[in-house]
Amino acid sequence: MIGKSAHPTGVLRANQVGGAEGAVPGSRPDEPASPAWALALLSWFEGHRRDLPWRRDPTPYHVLVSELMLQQTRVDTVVPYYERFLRRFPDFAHLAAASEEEVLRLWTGLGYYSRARHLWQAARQVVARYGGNLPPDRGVLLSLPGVGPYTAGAILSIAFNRPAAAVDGNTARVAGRLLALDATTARGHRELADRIEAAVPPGRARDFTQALMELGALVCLPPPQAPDCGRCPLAAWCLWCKSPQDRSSTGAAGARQPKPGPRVVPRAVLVVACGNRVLVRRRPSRGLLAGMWEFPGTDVREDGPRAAALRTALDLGIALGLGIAGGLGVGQNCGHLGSAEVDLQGPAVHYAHTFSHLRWEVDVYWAKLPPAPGILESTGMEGGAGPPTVLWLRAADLASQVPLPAAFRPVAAFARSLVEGGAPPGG
DNA sequence: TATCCGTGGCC
DNA sequence: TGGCCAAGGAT
Repeated sequence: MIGKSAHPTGVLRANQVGGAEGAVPGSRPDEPASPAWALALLSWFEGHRRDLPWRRDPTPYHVLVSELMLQQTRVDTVVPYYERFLRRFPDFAHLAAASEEEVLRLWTGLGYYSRARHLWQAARQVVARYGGNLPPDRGVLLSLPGVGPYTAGAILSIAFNRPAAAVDGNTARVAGRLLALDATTARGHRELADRIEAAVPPGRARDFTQALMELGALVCLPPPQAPDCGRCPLAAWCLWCKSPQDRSSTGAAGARQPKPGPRVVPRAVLVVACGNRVLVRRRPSRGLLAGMWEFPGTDVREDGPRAAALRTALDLGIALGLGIAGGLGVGQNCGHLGSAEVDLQGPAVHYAHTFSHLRWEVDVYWAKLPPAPGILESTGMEGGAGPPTVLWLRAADLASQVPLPAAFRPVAAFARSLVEGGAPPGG
């Protein structure tokens, strides 16, 4: 993205852009003038801004929700999630009154699920401490869970129209090229934020922040694509555009260290069906897919996926209070959980799912339990207080009942076919 | 400072 | 098909 070394002459020339020659008179004599490129950028934005749902009424709540959703996530992906979320939770009060479970469910498929929990907690703080009105205070914003320097700057500028820099990936690339600054270092990042903040045209912070990001998204593209300098409103001032011989230091990708591939984690997953219902459980509240639901399963150790599936079945029998009988164990396919006979089949499905740092190789086993009195009423791995961590749910509406990560979609599809079609495929 | 956290689109 | 990455934040 941004190279490691500074432009050899960039600082001096960039300073001249903001100086007397290229400057525009400020609104007051004692205010530093905005550079000419800042006004050119605003003019361009007026003719090229996309109609995005969170731009129609940029309240603090709308901006907070959209910025949390947009962290490391593409605009096209976010739009339907944002609209659904706003229909269900139109303001801080509605979101604060909801359950964490429902917030997670609306976030299902969007990824980075800690963002959903943070947003929910932030809404509760805003209601509890500020009466449902977010104050335009950087310190307060930074105290909200999930809000860092970028998001705080985005809320201050977009929602409150305050002159604050919001340096994200797009802005760092655009302004980094324009001013020949390397935003990959902490020092360069700080200098970039200072320069951007000083460049905000008076009263135009809202549009200025969005214009920088918009230019990065539509024109000043990252590698491996190339910036379309012919359509860029800042080409006349841009040091990257004017110095083709020196682009390696301000816009091209630097030499990257070869990154090791994701760690492979074999995993045995179990679909346990009874009638038209299947068994799901909640994941731990920390770590990967924290608080989301899953089909029960476990990482495969040295003794293979079938043994792992059988161990999971045993754990489930204990969790459900069914008791264990009949010698269900490693190396066998069947046994008894209480009065219910378990006949473990499979693997019926094999698939892979890659996360950022690990790759699940999933073998899906299955078992159909005959209807037995008491089985479907058994929930709760804790066996007492607290929310249930094991539930029987109708296979047809799994997704509408619990937050099920995308990683388990193939399992859910298999579970439906198992319940609806009788004899399942594979096995 | 480096690593972890999800997903889908892209070539 | 596989590796890369995107409107970052928390630890």
